[in-house]
Amino acid sequence: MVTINDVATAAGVAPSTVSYVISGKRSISPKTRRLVEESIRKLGYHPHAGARALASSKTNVLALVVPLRTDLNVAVVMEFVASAVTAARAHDHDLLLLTKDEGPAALQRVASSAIADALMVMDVEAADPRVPMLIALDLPVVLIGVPDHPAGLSCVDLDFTAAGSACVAHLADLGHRSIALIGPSPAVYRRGTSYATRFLRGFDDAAKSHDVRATNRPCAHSYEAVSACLDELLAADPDLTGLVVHNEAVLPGLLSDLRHRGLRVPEDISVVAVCPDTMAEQHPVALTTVAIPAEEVGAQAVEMTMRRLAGHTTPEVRLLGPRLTRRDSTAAPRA
Amino acid sequence: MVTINDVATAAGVAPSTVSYVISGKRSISPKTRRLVEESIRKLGYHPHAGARALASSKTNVLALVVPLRTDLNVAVVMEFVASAVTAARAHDHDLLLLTKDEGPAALQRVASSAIADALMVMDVEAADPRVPMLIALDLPVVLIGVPDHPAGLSCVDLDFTAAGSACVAHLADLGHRSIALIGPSPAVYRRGTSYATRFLRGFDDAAKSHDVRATNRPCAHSYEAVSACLDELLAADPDLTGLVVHNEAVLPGLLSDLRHRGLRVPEDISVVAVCPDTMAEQHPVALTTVAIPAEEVGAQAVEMTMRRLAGHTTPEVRLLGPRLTRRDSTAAPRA
DNA sequence: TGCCATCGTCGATGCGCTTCGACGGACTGT
DNA sequence: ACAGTCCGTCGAAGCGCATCGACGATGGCA
Repeated sequence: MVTINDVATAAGVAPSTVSYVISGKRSISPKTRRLVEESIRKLGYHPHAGARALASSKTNVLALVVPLRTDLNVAVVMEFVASAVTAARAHDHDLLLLTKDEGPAALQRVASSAIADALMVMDVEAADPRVPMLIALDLPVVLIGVPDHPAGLSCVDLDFTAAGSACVAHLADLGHRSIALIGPSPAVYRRGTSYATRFLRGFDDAAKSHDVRATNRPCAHSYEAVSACLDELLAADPDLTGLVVHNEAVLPGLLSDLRHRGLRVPEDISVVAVCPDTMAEQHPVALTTVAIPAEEVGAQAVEMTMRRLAGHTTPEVRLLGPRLTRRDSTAAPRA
Repeated sequence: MVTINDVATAAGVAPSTVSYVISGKRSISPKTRRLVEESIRKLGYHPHAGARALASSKTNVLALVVPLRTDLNVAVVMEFVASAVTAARAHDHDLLLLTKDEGPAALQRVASSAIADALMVMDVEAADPRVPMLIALDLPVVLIGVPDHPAGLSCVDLDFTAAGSACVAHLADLGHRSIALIGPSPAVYRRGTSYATRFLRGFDDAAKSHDVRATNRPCAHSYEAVSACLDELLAADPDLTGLVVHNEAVLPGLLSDLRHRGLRVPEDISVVAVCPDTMAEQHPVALTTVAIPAEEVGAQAVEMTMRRLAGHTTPEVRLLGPRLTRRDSTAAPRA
């Protein structure tokens, strides 16, 4: 292993000088800098992470807690993770992956063994048991999602309320008078994941203000569940002309089932989906969507984390405005 | 921060004794052990990861390199990652996430700054530029996938050759005489990802030995590409009755397109898919599949890594036997 | 010319832990 | 009763780095 001493010897300077060249915390003469940098390169020197962490109390590691349920929004989670790693690396940090399954204890562990400098937590529930612990932790924490009482924690998320409204507004503007929301699986509501509730609120509010008949129904992602869901919705209101789908997993089944019923999209029924943009084009009919900006949320989360690490102590809540992209799955209802 | 000294003081012993209680590397009297463990619990002590790494040259961190292309097998990657984190935690290790994008240099960095104790690398290509570097690294390395020259590296993967054969054998046994393989997108072949080639070899060999007419065609995952692909295959052989799909992303589009053409599954055409089992039931017709055992591969990869860390130095190549599950998408062709 | 400030560099110290050698006491066999 | 063992514990050293105070050299100004 090559240490800072080796570099110092090779460059003919003191180890501390090498350290200062690397950190830039004191001024260094151009000549010395050149000498040191050359030795570093020649020897392939990389500071020992543990030693650095011990001496400086900084690990240059961000911990990310992800849900690893595979039932749902896998693509979204993956996209988020990808963007977070990339953003973290751009700030010279690495990403440590934790799972929600380990619960609050894992957070405690990471914090008190100084494994990471900050925590990012996905899939936050309304009354998440991890929140009180996170608040007590005195590490920078950024939540993806907004709990009921974020008290001093930073949060970032899509503005799901606005997203719900945007979907309704789009359909209403096209002239639809009766629409339905196909929501996440009942399990999501049961867990109290806040985005589901927030989306629903936006949906309901907008339906009211646009004077549109609206119902909603959670839906599991099996083909049978989708089919049953459609049965119910169509039975309840045969004049239904618009569907808002806040559950990317059911999309393939839903579209295929609609066609099976002889309902054409968008001629007979319009569909607005809430899903990552990349998913919009993978269907026979390109879907009008409100994008889930996983990538941007990931980047923002890292950016907020870095701000905290840089000393910006005031927590912030950032809600990203929804972006609706019109494609081929929505049209005016037939008269 | 609570240190080992605090614990030692609280328990009335020397710090080294506390260390030995924790590591179990020397025998400790029951009384002392009880005393120390109580103090640890009471104080909520967790060893400082950096200090530990510095002193022991072990980080208890495994680095995992994932591809973050979102175009493809996202679910598989995610499932793998999930299983790897879980397995790693079960061995008291954490998981650090790296991306393939960072290239070989990142591996070098991780190794020489002692950030992790071992490397697991996904999405290995036949002539992967990272392989020579990994060999030189003298860290334990486990590859997911098998390159042309693994020379001393451990590998684990599904036996794709056998998987290709299994698909053909299943269709041949049902009586199909003309089948086609819809493969991964051309980009995958271009990259030289070895599983694609291996699957194809198994497919071809089995077709020959079962005396079945067989063609194959890579296919991008857009709906248009799928449609064009089917056009070609059906034009080339109108008697085609069996499809092997080694590209989970095209499944929704493919099934929907088949129905659109009036081809019923399995009455008119049988479909065998290579994909995670969880995906098999999400379609209108439950799919006969050869499972991609991402979860098991993840667990095995971690297990192999731990063996290496425990001193087992001989590299091994583990190819997991394919498991074909018959569901509703395959049947005998009509006479 | 002499004094003080500034710049660039150095040496020493300590971060929290693991590990090695040492040491006292209890026990064994004779 | 004594040497030889083994067990349980301790103290010290050192892992590789960041950081602080100190110090010589240089340059500006009076």
